[in-house]
This record gives sequence, structure tokens and C-alpha cells, in this order.
Amino acid sequence: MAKPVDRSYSKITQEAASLLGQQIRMTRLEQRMTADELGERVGISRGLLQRIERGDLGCAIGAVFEAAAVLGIPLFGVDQRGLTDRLAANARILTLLPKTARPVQRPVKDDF
Amino acid sequence: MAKPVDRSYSKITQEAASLLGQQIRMTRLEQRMTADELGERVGISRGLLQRIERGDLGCAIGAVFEAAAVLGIPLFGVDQRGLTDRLAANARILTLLPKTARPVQRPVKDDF
DNA sequence: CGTTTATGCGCTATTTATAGACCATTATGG
DNA sequence: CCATAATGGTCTATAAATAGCGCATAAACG
Repeated sequence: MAKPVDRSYSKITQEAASLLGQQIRMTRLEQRMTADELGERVGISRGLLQRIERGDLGCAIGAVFEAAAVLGIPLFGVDQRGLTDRLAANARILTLLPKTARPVQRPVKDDF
Repeated sequence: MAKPVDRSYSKITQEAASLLGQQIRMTRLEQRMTADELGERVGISRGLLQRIERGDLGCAIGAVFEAAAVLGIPLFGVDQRGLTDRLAANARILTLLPKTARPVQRPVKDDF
């Protein structure tokens, strides 16, 4: 026995994961590829692939992304180069941002 | 002792996760939000959030997506409605696709 | 139809992720 | 500069994910 961790997810999160899994299943079927086959190519078990296609939020993001990658599904609407470019662009921006986040100190109104 | 599972990831997968984590960190800093604060809002620990921002591929996809959602980062370039619409559209297409994937049987050329 | 086989699901053993504390470091703002 | 606090890292206990079966079902195809 042990106390289970209760997690809650927003609708956006649930739908985003479902959409990704849905696209993986669609593409796999279109390519007439077996779940066993895809699982083997991705390097995961068939059971995990099933959970991914179902949009299970507990799956490792690496496994999900890799399944999509193997099928040739672009992850963020961009291809390999697009990812690399955006990574570099963001890296520059991050240089300009503060390294730590000091929360805006609201002036304590206790003086009246 | 136990045999560790060796996982290999494609560059696309690694960069996609890194990009997402990068955007989460960027947005968090822009909003002057503490890692503790964001972790609490997302419902995860600060340690996990750090791994997410680093692009760790072992993180649960639900935790990563939820962090992005809390910050208002659109997951696939589309908003809430966009996700719902695409889900419905795909559902129709899936109806037309075969339910199981019979791999193309290549005619065995053993007759010569 | 009948045969083949892909899929869905439940099970257990094992690996891994996660929470939560702690400490050292470093950035921030006064 | 100094004080404050955010971050990065490590460590431990616990929860959860994953692999790898086996079995029932249903779909595809001849």
C-alpha cells in the first residue's frame, strides 16, 4: 500500500496528447505498419505504443516524440532544420533575459 | 543490480523536447515567475520542472504539456479550439482507415 | 466462411520517475 | 558591496512506468 499521487490535467494537455497519439495511429495505419513493427523500430514495447496512441499522459515524452519521428510526423509543424533554427534563436533571446526570476515585489500595503 | 534499459533517441526527438523546455523557461522568466511558483501551479515538483526545462526525454508528456499550458504556450501552433477541431477531423478519417494494419505481403521469391 | 493475425487487455517483475528534503552557488536588487 | 532569494545539484523513499509475457477478440483476406 502507498498513497497514490493525484494528478489533474487541463483540457488542452489532454487533447494535445490525444491528437499526437491519434496522428501516430493514423500514420501507422496508412503505412500499413503493425504495432509490433513500429514498437520495434521505435525501441519500445507494443503495450507502450498502445498507450501512446491512446494519448496516455504518463508516457515518457521521449517515447512519444520518437514514435512520431520514426513515422516522419513533424513535431511542431517544422522539420529538422526548423527545430535547430528555433533552438538557436531562442538561445540568443535567453541570453538577454534575466537568469533568475525575481517575482515582482508588490508593495505591502500595511501602512494604514 | 539490474540491466539498465538502453534508449536511443533521434536528433529530432531531442531537439523537439529541448525546444519545448526552452520555451517554457523563456516564458516563465518573461513572466518573472519562480520555478517553485510554476511547479506549484502545474502540480509538480521544482526538480521535475528543471528536468522539463532541460529537455529531459524521460519526463511524462502530461507534465511537460501541462507546464506549457499553464504558461499559455500553444502546443501545436493552435489554440484550444484548434486542437478540438483537429481531433474531430482525424476521428472521421480514422473511421475510413482499416482497423488493423496488415503488412503488405511481399510475394516470396523462392521459386527459382 | 475459415484461417490468419493484429489488436486489446490484464498480469507480474523490474526499472525508472518523482517528491521532498538538503546544501552550495549565483544572480538579483537595494 | 551585502543581503536575499532563486537556482542547480545530490540523495532517499516511494510511486509509477515499462517490458514481456499470455489470452481473448475481432478484423482482414483468400
